[in-house]
Amino acid sequence: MPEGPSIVILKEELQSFKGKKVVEVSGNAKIDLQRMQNATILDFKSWGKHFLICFDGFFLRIHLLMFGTYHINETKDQAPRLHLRFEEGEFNFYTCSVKLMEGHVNDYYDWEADVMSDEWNPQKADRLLKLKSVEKVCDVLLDQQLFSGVGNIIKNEVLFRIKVHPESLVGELPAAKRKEMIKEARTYSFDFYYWKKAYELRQHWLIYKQKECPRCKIRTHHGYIGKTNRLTYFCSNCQIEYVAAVPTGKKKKISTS
DNA sequence: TATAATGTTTGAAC
DNA sequence: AGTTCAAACATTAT
Repeated sequence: MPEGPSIVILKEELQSFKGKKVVEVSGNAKIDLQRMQNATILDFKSWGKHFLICFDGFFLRIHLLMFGTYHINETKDQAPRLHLRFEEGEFNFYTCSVKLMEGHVNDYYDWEADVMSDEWNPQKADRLLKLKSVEKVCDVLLDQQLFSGVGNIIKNEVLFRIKVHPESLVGELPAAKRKEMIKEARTYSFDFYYWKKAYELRQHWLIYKQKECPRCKIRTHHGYIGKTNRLTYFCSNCQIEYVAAVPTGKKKKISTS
């Protein structure tokens, strides 16, 4: 059940298998499992919520979706979607999407879009955000092309931190606020990462699943918001809604260009 | 026990 | 033909 930071943790947990040869492969994934037999793992990579196992000339793309799990040097009482065994140790993935991709990861992924990546490019994100002026902030934060790795929890917490109402329109945000959202998407993702590793993620939730606002103590609101229709918590007192000014009834002069 | 949840893809329907 | 949206997938905690 991962957002981007959880996949980075997964990558770290598997580091000891880097350079190791697969001696046994099985699972109910609908791919050609034999491609992995005797193949050596060159590297593990991640792009947002995608976990990538790199071999020579191809790679596996694993997405844990909502309920995916994995076990390292352990098994679960359930048939694995993908089981890889090595001379020493094994790892198993369950309830996930597994795809075998031909070629190299660099030919598929734009690392600059991954909020957890060293190559994350906030200027590029800003440039792309400006093209989404009529979208709501709660939707663009979940756009994996823009903020790869950001999931629903991060979305909720980022918007609370920057005091922006989830239904705000991107085009109505002051430029400084827009940049703050981009900056916080990464900053909060790293906080999420450290807290998750310490098994204390939940206790740091300020708005997500909270009954009252930790700042002003009023009751929070929540609902399924935006075109993404995901559960969103917010404080209507602390989070400003940036929306187009309501028409006054007077006709506005339309500029002719 | 029924429900909802850290997500994405697919294909029907418009 | 392009878009929109419900359904599908699948597991576990509350």
